[in-house]
Amino acid sequence: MNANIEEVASTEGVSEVRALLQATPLFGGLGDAVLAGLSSHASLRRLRAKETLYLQGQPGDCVFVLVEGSMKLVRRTGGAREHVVRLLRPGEVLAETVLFSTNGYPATAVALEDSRLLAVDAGQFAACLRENPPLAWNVMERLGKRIEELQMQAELLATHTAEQKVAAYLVRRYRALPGTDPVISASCRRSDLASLLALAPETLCRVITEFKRRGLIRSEHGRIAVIDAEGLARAAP
Amino acid sequence: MNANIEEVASTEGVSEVRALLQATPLFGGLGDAVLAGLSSHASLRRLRAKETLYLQGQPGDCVFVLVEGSMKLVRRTGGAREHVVRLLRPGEVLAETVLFSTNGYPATAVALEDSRLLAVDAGQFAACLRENPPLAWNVMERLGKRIEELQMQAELLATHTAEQKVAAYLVRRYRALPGTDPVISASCRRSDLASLLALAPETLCRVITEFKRRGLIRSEHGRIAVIDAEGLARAAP
DNA sequence: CACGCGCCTTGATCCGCGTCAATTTCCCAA
DNA sequence: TTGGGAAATTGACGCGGATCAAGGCGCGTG
Repeated sequence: MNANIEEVASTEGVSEVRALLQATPLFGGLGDAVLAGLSSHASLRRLRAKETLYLQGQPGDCVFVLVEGSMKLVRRTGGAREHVVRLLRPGEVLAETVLFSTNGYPATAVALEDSRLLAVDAGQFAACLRENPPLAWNVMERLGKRIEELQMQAELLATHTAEQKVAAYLVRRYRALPGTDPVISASCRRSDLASLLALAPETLCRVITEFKRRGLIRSEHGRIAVIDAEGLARAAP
Repeated sequence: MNANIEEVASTEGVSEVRALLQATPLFGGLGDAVLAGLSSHASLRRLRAKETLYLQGQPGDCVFVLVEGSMKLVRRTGGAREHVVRLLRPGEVLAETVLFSTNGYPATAVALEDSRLLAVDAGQFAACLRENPPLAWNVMERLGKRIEELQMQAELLATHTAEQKVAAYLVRRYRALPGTDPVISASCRRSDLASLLALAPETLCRVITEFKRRGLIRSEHGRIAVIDAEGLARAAP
C-alpha cells in the first residue's frame, strides 16, 4: 500500500540532507555536532502526486519535514468517513507526535503534488533531543505553536458559519504568502478543502461562488486568487 | 479584576510545594537538584469558586498546576461571544504555552470550585528546561499528548451531531474516573458544558433529557451519573 | 422564612447547511 | 483529437440545531 519511495544516492545525499536540515526553522541555530548527528540518521525521499507517505496507525518510525511540494493529512474516524486534518506547505513538520506516542502515525499522509521530504529516524531524533537542550527547546516552541493553532482551528470549526470558515481560511493563507503580488493560493481538490473546513463540498462551492459575486476573490482552473483581503477579513469573525 | 490570592506562609510553603511538585506527573522522575530549583520558584495559591486566576491577554509570567478543585478556561473570540475551551481537574497543567509565546495567556482561567494551584515562574521554568533534558522530555510528552487530544476534540466538534458530542464527552469523563463505582461526573454549570461542546444550552438540555429517557444516565441536582457506559459508547461515533 | 434572581427546562419557530439528484466542466488516457 | 470518468457546479428539499419565548426550580440573600 505504501508508495514507491526512492532513496537518493548516499554520498551526495548526506551533504544535501544536511543543508536542508540547516535551512529548516526547526533545526536552525544548532551546533555542527548536533546537525551532523541528525543528518546521519536522516534521508531524502521523493513522492509523486497522490502517493502515500505513511498510513494512519502504522508504527511511526520517522518524523518528516516537507521540503518541496504539498501534502495532506487524512484521518479515517470511527465511521467510513474520512477527514482532512491539515494541509502542508514546504518547511512544515509532519508526524512530530510519533516522538512521544506509541500509537503510530495519527493520520495518513498523501502527496498532493510531486514532493520532497526529509525523513528523520524517530529513535535517533529522540536521542538527540535528550542530549541537546537547544534542539529540545526548538521542538517545544513548535509544539506550543501547534497547540495554539489547533485551539484556534477548533474554535473556528465549531462555532462559525460556512462563510466565516472559508473567509478566515483564505485570509490566513493570503497573509502567509511571501509577496504582495496579486496573489493566489491552494493546490488541492475542492473536496479536500471542504473536508478540512468541515463543510460539504457543495457548500464550499456555493460560498466560493458568492465571494466571487461580491468581488472578494477570483477563481481560475481550481486555484483561488484573493482580490479584496480587507473585505474577506470583514466576513471572518 | 484579578481575584484575591492568598500566599501560604513561606517556610511551611516551600516543603509543601516541593511535595506537590513531586506528586505531579509532569515533574515525576526528576533529580533532587531540579526539584529543589523548581520549588524555590514555585508557590501555592488558593482560589475560591468563581475567582479569576488570570485574564486572556495578560502577560503570562506563570505556569500552573491544578492541585485541588476544578477550573475552566474561557476565550473571548472576535465577537462578544465567549467560549469554554477546557475544563480542568486536579493534576492538569494550565498555560503551558506561555513558555513559548509572547502573546500572554491564551484564555481566561476561572475557578469552578474552591481550588489550590501550584504557580511556577515561567522564566525560571524555561531556564530549568534548557538545562534539564529529562524535564524537557516530560514537557514535550505532555505537549504531544495535548496535540493529539486537541486533534480529536476538533474532529469531534466539527463533524458530529449533538448526541454524539455529548455521548463521547460523557464516556471520556467516565473512563477517566478512578473507581468502578456507580459513578458521577461534572462540577460546572450546564451552560459551560454546552459551550465546551459548541452547543446551545437548550440543545444540551434536550440531549440529556433524551439520554435519561433511554436509561443511559441519571441526573440529580446538576450532577450526571453514567448508568450504561456501553450504550453511551454506542451512541458516540 | 420568604423573596428574588439566575439557571435549567420545555415548547415553537426559523434557517443554515447537509443530502440527493442532474448537468457541466475538467483532466487524463487511448 | 476524442472519449470516459471524476470532480465541480447548480438546484431542490429536508433535518438538526440555534434562536426566541415562557415557565419552573434551586439557591443565596435579606
